[in-house]
Amino acid sequence: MRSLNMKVHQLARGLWEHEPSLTLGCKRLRPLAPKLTNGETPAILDLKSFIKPESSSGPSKSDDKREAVQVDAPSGGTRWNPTQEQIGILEMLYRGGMRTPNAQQIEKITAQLGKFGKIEGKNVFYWFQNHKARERQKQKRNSLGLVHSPRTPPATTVALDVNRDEIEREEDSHYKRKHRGWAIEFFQQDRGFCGGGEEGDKTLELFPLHPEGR
Amino acid sequence: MRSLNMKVHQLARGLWEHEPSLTLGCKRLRPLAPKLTNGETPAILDLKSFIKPESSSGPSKSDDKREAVQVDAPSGGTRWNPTQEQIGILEMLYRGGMRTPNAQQIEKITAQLGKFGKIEGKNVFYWFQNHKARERQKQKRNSLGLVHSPRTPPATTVALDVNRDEIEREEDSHYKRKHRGWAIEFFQQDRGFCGGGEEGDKTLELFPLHPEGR
DNA sequence: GCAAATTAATGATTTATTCAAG
DNA sequence: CTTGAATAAATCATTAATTTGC
Repeated sequence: MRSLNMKVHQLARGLWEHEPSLTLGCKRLRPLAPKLTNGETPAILDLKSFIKPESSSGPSKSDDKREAVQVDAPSGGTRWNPTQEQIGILEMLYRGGMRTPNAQQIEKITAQLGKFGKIEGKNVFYWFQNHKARERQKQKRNSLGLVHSPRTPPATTVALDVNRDEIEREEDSHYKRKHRGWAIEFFQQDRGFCGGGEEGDKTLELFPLHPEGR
Repeated sequence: MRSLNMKVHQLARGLWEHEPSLTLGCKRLRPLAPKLTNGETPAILDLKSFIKPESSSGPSKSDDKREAVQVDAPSGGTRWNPTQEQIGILEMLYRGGMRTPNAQQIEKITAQLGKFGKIEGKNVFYWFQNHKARERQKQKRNSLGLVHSPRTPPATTVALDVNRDEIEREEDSHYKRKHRGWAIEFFQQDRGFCGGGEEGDKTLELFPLHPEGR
């Protein structure tokens, strides 16, 4: 409720412009007591330089919106448009059990899929996220639907059960976190890999798998 | 609420070896055969190569379960532990209005904060996410609490209000998505794997953001 | 006073929801 | 409508701070 969508931001700017004395260091107590690594006074940042956001307080018209943010490079369009091959491979992987590939895996998958068309790591990441979620929701809907409308005389109760069971019970329950390493990236939607690079074939293990709900 | 804290490790299973289409009947129909657009034979990917965890067919050596329980490289093994300066700056930024920095901003912030201690981009990203969420939830709780129990004698109402006001009411309503460009990255974080050697002295290289090189 | 056990905070990851392009 | 993209919410997991027992 309340989607007041007003643009109220931008009070930030003024703050940095001057950057007075910067009363830093006496607030926001950490968990309970200050850690106080060292009392060194930082040679205050030039953060302001990059903070300055898009200064959208702009009186600019609508036509002049030149998002100078270095990016765009609308090359190739806006969003990833997977090819059949790519989808096929991804689904294969999914069916094979891949649920949440880690960095390395994504990197490699991306590399492979790249042979069939433009693609980025984040696309792969998102694909798995979305696919997983949507499969789950579809399944749930089906399941509920069946339960909710037992219109069909349970002459074949078995089928029902089977169905439920069959739909990949797999290892995809709720929150079963195993905490593999991830990481977020951020450089624009352009290329530019920030790979750590220390691969070296670590026989990465796959899906943590294992029930053990808590 | 006792955190048992047990380290359950589950190793990956090799359920890749075979096609998942075993005797499951005829349910799992593939969406569409990876139709090859043209006669080109896509030297089928070696996806398996990295998906599958090292075929365990002939482990001449007994698989040493060198869990390598995260001996945590001394200087920054597990999770980012922000210093006072870093926190201070981040909070300053937050209060300045920064809510969800984009790639560039994160990059720069990370660079700056890096002067005070080890830090990665994802840390900055997570920090903002968490901080925002927790501020929100705290505020909500407060709000509710106040409404629900107006018992608190507002001896220092002013302070409270001021505080509240000060805490950036901003544009933090519901999902006001601006869809700035983001991206997920994935470099590694690779858990401590070295089973005895000195830590690679990785020394935290910031992503040089080199283009597509490898 | 110190160290183990508890508790509080918070970093990191996954899931749910929502927006918007095609 | 389908689905890629992005954000918010939930929650796991680990560390710092506090408390407790000696």
